[in-house]
Amino acid sequence: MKYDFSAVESKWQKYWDEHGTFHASEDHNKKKFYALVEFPYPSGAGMHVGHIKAYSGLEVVSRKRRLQGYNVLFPIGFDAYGLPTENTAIKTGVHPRQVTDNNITKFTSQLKRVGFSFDWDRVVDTTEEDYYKWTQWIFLKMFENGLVFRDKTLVNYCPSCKVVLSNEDSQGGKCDICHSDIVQKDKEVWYLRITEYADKLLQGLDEVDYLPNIRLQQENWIGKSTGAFVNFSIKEQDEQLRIYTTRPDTLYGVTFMVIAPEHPIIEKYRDQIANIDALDAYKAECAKKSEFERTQLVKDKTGVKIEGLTAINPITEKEIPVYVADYVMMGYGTGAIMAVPAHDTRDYDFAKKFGIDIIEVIKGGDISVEAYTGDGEMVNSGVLNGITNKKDAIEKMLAFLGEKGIGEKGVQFKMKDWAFNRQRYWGEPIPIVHCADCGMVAVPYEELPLRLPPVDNFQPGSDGESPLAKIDSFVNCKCPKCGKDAKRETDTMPQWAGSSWYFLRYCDNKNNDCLASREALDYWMPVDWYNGGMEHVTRHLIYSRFWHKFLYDIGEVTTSEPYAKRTAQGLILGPDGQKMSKSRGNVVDPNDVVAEYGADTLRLYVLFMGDYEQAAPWSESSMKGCKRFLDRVWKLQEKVVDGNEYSDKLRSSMHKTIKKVSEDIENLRFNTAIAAMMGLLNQIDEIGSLTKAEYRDLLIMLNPFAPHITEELYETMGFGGVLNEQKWVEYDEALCVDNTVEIVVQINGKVKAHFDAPLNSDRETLEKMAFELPEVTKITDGKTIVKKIAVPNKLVNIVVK
RNA sequence: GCCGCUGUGGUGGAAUAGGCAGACACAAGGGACUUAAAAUCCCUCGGACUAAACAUCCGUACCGGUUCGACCCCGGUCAGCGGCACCA
Repeated sequence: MKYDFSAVESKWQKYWDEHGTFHASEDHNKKKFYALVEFPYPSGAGMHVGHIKAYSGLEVVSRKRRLQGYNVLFPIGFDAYGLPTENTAIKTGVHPRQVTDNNITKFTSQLKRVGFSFDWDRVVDTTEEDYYKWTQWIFLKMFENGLVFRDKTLVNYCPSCKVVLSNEDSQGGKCDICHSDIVQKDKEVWYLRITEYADKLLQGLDEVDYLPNIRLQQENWIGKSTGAFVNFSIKEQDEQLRIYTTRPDTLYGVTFMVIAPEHPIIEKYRDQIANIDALDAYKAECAKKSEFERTQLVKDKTGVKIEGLTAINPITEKEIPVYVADYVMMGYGTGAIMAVPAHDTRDYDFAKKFGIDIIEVIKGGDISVEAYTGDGEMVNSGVLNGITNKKDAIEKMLAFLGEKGIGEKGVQFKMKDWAFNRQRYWGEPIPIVHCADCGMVAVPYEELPLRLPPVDNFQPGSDGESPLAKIDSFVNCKCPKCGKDAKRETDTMPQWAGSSWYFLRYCDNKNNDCLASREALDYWMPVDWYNGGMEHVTRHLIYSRFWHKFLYDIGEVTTSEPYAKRTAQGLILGPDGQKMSKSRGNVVDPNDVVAEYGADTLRLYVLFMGDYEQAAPWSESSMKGCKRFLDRVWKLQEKVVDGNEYSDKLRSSMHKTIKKVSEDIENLRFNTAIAAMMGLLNQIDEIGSLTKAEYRDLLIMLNPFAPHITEELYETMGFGGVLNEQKWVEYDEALCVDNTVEIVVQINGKVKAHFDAPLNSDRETLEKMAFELPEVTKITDGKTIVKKIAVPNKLVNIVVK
């Protein structure tokens, strides 16, 4: 009887659907397990096999946990606001709501065909009113707590998408969505004060279990540095020019200062600056450069000396020039630096170009050739002279600065505030009203959701204005505070908004009174295990931790961190070894695979193809191996003999395999778990038969990977009940070890022979047994034995001369 | 430039408290079954030397070190991938 996978798979998918098999229970007395995967953006292209791999990891863990008796929450939803949908709408004339619904339907059917055990009762869609109502609600809470502000700055603007982008969305000077070049534009935009949480976001990493590289990327993104603020006085002015430095130990080597072109001191002393025209021109020139260009021109430093402002080195009391240069950014530190050309490569390049003095204060390099950034003995440094340790030098200087009252220890973060707006239609409207008298006024909570108005034309305005600005009925309103005529904010929220708290909504997705009930959050949170892509580690993961920490601070949630554990899967590359993409034409559609090989084969293969955390290329022929394996499992039915216990021949292998599979699943080592089951099957085939107990337990351990075929076999074998209601298999540690172990005999470190020895034989016994082997005596005869090493249960190594 | 990860057969990948390198698969070759093909089953499968086997030697990117013993630890080099990037 051949295995008809398509009939079996649809049979069980229907069964699970009808029985609500995978609905998380609201019985809060049971031990819980909350597994979270990143919900997809429902694009028109549908899912590709990369999605399947991303979800299959925790799918296996979830199914195992259910068998282990946990109440499992394994939800799915759709992160549906965003530009691609809106662009499709503009192109086709179909409303984004409709586009979204179509795509969600498509995604849902694809996910169900793979047989994922998601709780389909808890689906969230970020674009639905009863969801984005709470996104707006959280925004207003932030507004209320001073975490929302507006600022007019140069922003990253994509001329093609006609939107303002965050730094995160415009990395490398290219738009994240359409890859056009970003230009700088002066605009008043919304910000969330994420920097206020920088320290908490950093410290919180100590409380959670993230993969080391994930943690590191977050730390780098937050970018904490410790150093000092130092005040430099300006000659003949009552003025302090404040700088930030991580190297206060090099203060004696400061020979000039540099300020950013936008530094306010220029405006303040316009009248005293002789070359103000040149400075204005330089500033204008810098403004024209995109951030990308500005950061690319690393080698050739530009700048202008300020004629009229001279600073004084507070330690040496020497007069030093002040320059304006665009290698200093207004957005980091104080927008001004002390330049130490001898020990900083940028300052060195600048000093060489402008002929400024270079004074060595740390021995060890050759400053006539290049800046020396290493450690060494302090020289030309007054009180620091002779110190050889950087840390000591910094400590001493900080104390010295404190005594003299010219500086103090300080901390800086690279992370910037979050530009929180889009000038587009398909996003959550920002619930703020602009009133001529009252300023920015929050829309009252009871008026939420502030609905996205129906509209026919989604085309953004020509200068980056939102399409909402064209809808008078939306824009014109009354001020909630004073009742006078006012205008609504027309920007919408960025795509990251909806995904910043979706994991909370899953806990209680139908609640109309709050974002989720206290009881549900108490029970389900934190997420026990969150898996997703590496590409979201610096954005989504930071943003959602920020929102969660804010909600914790205002008492809405009960855990300070949302995710107890975070892992990441590797990409599936195309068969050509390239990243899968529509433009390369190497995308594999899971529907095609399911139709031809079955869902179980697909599931098995995406986990078997390699290390789960590493990228691996798609190989159709390799997948056939998985199909072959399942077909052989199917055929085992014919070899089953009666027996409620493991047979002697297989007992130890069964226990070993159960142990291996159980442990490997916990460590995301699905490939070796599957390999172990394949090995077991090979052994069974060699023996020629297996007992009912053996077959039953093999089906149980294979079930999380290949649920359809195993359920079907479980039923046809008449083991009783349905498989997903059984208990996960257990192993006996004592039965995982054999009575005899094979010992390796090495001579001079090279393997020469093997022998079997009783388990835990002592060293002398092993050595004695080794010397009884003819292979050994043959080589050692007539030679001097220099040394004998015996490792119990492993090997004997004989060193001869 | 800085930080991180990776480098193992024809291919995907196994193997780390330092102890038999290549598990499990794929591909390839040979055979069985078949009118034939598919499917299935059996055998071979890192390299050199062999007609073949035994034996021997070489082999985990490259060079060196520690060790009885190194894919694994240490120092250096190269290559690929990812992240950050004039961050003071």
